[in-house]
Amino acid sequence: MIMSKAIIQIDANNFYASCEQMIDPSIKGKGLVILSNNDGCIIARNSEARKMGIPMGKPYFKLKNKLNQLNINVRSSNYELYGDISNRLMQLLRKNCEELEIYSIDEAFATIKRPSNKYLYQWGSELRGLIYQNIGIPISIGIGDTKVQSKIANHIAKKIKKNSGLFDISIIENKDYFLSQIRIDEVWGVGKRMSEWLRIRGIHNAKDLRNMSSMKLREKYGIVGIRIQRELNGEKCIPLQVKQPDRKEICISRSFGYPIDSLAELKKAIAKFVISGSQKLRKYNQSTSMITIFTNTSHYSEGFFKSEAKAKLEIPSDDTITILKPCLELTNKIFKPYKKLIKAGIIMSNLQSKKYQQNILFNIQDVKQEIKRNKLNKIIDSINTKNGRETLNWSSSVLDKEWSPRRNKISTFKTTKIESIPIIFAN
DNA sequence: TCTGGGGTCCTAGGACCC
DNA sequence: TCTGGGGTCCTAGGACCC
Repeated sequence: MIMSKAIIQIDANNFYASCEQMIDPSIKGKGLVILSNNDGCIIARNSEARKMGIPMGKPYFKLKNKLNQLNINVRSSNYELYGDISNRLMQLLRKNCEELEIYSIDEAFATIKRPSNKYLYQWGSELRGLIYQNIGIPISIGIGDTKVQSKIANHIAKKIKKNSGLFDISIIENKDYFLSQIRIDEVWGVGKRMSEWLRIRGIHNAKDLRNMSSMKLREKYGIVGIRIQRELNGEKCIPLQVKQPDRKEICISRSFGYPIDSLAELKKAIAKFVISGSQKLRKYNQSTSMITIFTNTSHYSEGFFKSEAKAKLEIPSDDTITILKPCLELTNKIFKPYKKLIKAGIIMSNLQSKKYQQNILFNIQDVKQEIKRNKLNKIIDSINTKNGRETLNWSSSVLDKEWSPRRNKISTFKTTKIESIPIIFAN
């Protein structure tokens, strides 16, 4: 039976690579890889680089020579650019679907009613054309009765060329052939550990998983496993999240360009994280009452060291200075001399919406100070939004150049910075 | 020299209460 | 000899996602 409402899964192909190629057409058709923060690992590549055998997730320094030999272009990740393109993409999708769930920077789920002949191929190929024409990014579309099915359909859309980036698994009467083509670890929700466990029991592909004993699956993986199995079978268990739920925590962490071993430097880094974390809080209209800060040495060297410390805030806050104070005190706790720290971060949790928050302020002085700081934060945020992050900064957080994360191969911000918009001379 | 960052959900176990 | 039972809340850790 074909359901009248289809679940659609849309994702941008090789999103980061596509964005880079879109703003710099001179690298089109050539191999391209994108590096993680700090130019650490390869986190994205275009199809040309994939065909040349460049793996995902591997450290850059190990592949540098190979990339050079193969003449593959390299870019540091440019999240401002990707975020901006993503916003445009989602806006267009929203206009052309019924309900939309923005699932990640380059993925969305949506629903759409089937036309009377049940076929969504025309709608889908028009949408692909529209996105490419307006944004310059190729997308793939998978269609099914559930989220898990639509992810699988998308996979097939990408895998088989003649599908031209679009596949509807719902209208396939007997899905066995297609499900048996999907490796168990390619099923959405089945990760490394689970696929190992399943393989040992002879479950190798999506079809096997759909057909296996629910009892066994439930025993080991509980409701999580059962949901995946039922969704494979066309039963909706994972609902679309149309309204973006409030965030539950905010985590900001970075690896340093070079190891640090002084308390002063660690404090600067933590301060920087607190500043951007509290800015995020204000953007989402939330406040935090629990802060964790952490740091660690390299996993790859002798004597791995990590430490963390927590503080509760009496009154939930989104104010930079209020949050900064306990964090700087905590930094004394997590710091240990002579340890070469390569990473640090903060986690703000127990987030709550400011809408429902009761302000427990004890005296008129507190109220006055609160109002003052709110005003100050607002001004700083708006200046930084308009003129680029870190136009205005706190002196406690100015990073020494050498250990700021490396981004040596960053593309220019062609869509988000006025000064890097290309100049075109017309005759 | 060199190995990312930011999330969510679920479960088990401990603390605590009556 | 023998040490309740049920509920809730919190936390840590595992697993997964992009």
